[in-house]
Order: sequence, then structure tokens, then C-alpha cells
Amino acid sequence: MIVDPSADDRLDRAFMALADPVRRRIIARLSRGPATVNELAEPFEITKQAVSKHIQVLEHAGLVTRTRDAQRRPVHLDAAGLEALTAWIDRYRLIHEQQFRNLDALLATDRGTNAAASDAGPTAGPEPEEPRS
Amino acid sequence: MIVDPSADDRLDRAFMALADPVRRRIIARLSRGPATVNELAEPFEITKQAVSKHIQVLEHAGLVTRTRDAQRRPVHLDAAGLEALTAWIDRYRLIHEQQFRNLDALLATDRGTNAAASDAGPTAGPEPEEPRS
DNA sequence: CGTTTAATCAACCATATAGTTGATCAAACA
DNA sequence: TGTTTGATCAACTATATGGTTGATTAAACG
Repeated sequence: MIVDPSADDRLDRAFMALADPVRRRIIARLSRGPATVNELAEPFEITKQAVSKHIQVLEHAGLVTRTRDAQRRPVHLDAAGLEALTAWIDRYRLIHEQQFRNLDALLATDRGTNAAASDAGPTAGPEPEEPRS
Repeated sequence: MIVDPSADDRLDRAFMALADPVRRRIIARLSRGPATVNELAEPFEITKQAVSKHIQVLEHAGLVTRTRDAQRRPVHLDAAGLEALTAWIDRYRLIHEQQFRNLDALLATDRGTNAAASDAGPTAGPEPEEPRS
């Protein structure tokens, strides 16, 4: 049993969880409000057990939570989990776009003097590697 | 050989591609500019072949592209691929938040008259299921 | 030409994942 | 108490994934 909720592992599980069309449809359904396993399983051709496993995967990834209501276990979307994903993607997407802006500025002042025009692409610069937080 | 770039399959591959810390670090590196396979492989303990496979996965997922420069094959980030992911996530995250705003509005006017307060959560309403586009 | 460099192809192994069927648990109800 | 309902547990199968080593392609260099 793994008890290491390192940031990397959480991202692993969250991206992996969404890499399945069934689980994405479950998220889509839950975005409109909580639902039970039976309700979630209804639109699919697979067994209820399989859907139950999918929900466990989503829960373990921090994308949904489960409460108790008698013998029912309603599943709720956890929007914070989804937001962590967009945060990760946007970080690098925006860095990439910033690099292009830098390149544009370079080309505007320094008219294609040397490299940069070939394939070096946006300025490589020194290592910011992991812009944590 | 699969030739079906259905929207679902593209999302499958893109999310799956990011569900691996090595590939996420590759994306992080590429956000600062293109790099060759050897450059990308350098920080990792695994073989160059393994990194090459990771890059193929990212390419097949539409997150990077490869060009040619003599015997080198520089890898470039494809920001559009990343954006498709944030678009998917944000869609359902925002629907979910809208539901909560609706619930807040309901509770503000209609003082906890009946259900809704238990576990029914945000308004379930009729089926918008897949808010395509 | 022969060799070095950059990268991929091919075959293989270990592990993880998605699905199944059948049994079990736990609360509600009669 | 006995049964129905909602959901999970357990064991098993097949397929996919991530990694390895070894061979191969392809361009540059001497």
C-alpha cells in the first residue's frame, strides 16, 4: 500500500485517470452534480464492478470524493483536483508562449543577424527547469 | 496501424502521455525551446531508446513535433495540443462551478425549504451531457 | 571508402490496467 | 429474522506499457 502523495504521483494518477474515455464521461456527468455508482454505470455497456473500479481510480487521483448515504455512496466531483491539472499544463504552455514573444522581440530589434532563424527556436537561455509554485 | 484521430482518441493519448513524470519533464524542458533526443535523454537514468519511445508517445499524442536538421531530429513543443487538454478540463470544471453558483442562488432565495441541503448537491437538472464545442 | 554520431527498429521481459465472473458485506425493509 | 438493494472484494485473463539489449539506418567527417 503506497502512502506517498508526492506531487508527481498525484499528477501521474490524475492525468492517467483522465486518459480513459469512460472516466472522462464520468467526470462530465459529475460536473452536473453528484451521482451513485449505479447511476454512473447506467450509460455504459460494462459491468457495475468495472465502473466501481473506475471510480476508485478517480478517487485515488483526487478528482472525486465519496460520501455515505445509507447503503448508497454518492460520488462528487472535486474541482480542486482538476484545477491542479490545468495549472500544470498552463505553466509550461505559458512559458512556451513567453519564449516566442522573446524571440519576436529579438527578431524585431536584431534583424536576423545569425542563428535563431534556423531551428534553434525560442531562446534556450539558462536553466529555469522546474518553475516550482 | 491506427488511422482514427477521433477527438476521444486524441484526448486519450494526450492525457496518457502526461501521466508519466519523465514525459512531463520532457515537456517542461521543451517549453524553453526545442531539443534533440540526446539532450532530452541526458538528465535521465534510462537509455536513449527509452527516451526515444517517450518522444514518440508525445508526438503521437500531438504534444510535440519533430523536424530534421542533418542527422539530428529536434523536438518542438506543440502548445496547441496542450491547450486542447486545458480546454477539456476547464469545460467541466467551470460547469461544476456554475452548478454551485446556481445552488448558492437557490439557497439565497429559497431558505432550505426541502431537499438540496442533504446530499443532492448542485442542481442535477436535465441532460446537457456533452457540451460539444 | 571507413568511422563516428544521432537516432530508430526489433525482440523480449516485467508489471500494470481494464475487463470479466462469482462471492461477500452492509443497510433498508417486510 | 430473511430478503432485497447498492456496492465492494477476490481471483483470474488479456492486453498495453516502460524498460532493457543488440542490430540497423542515415548523415557527417577524415
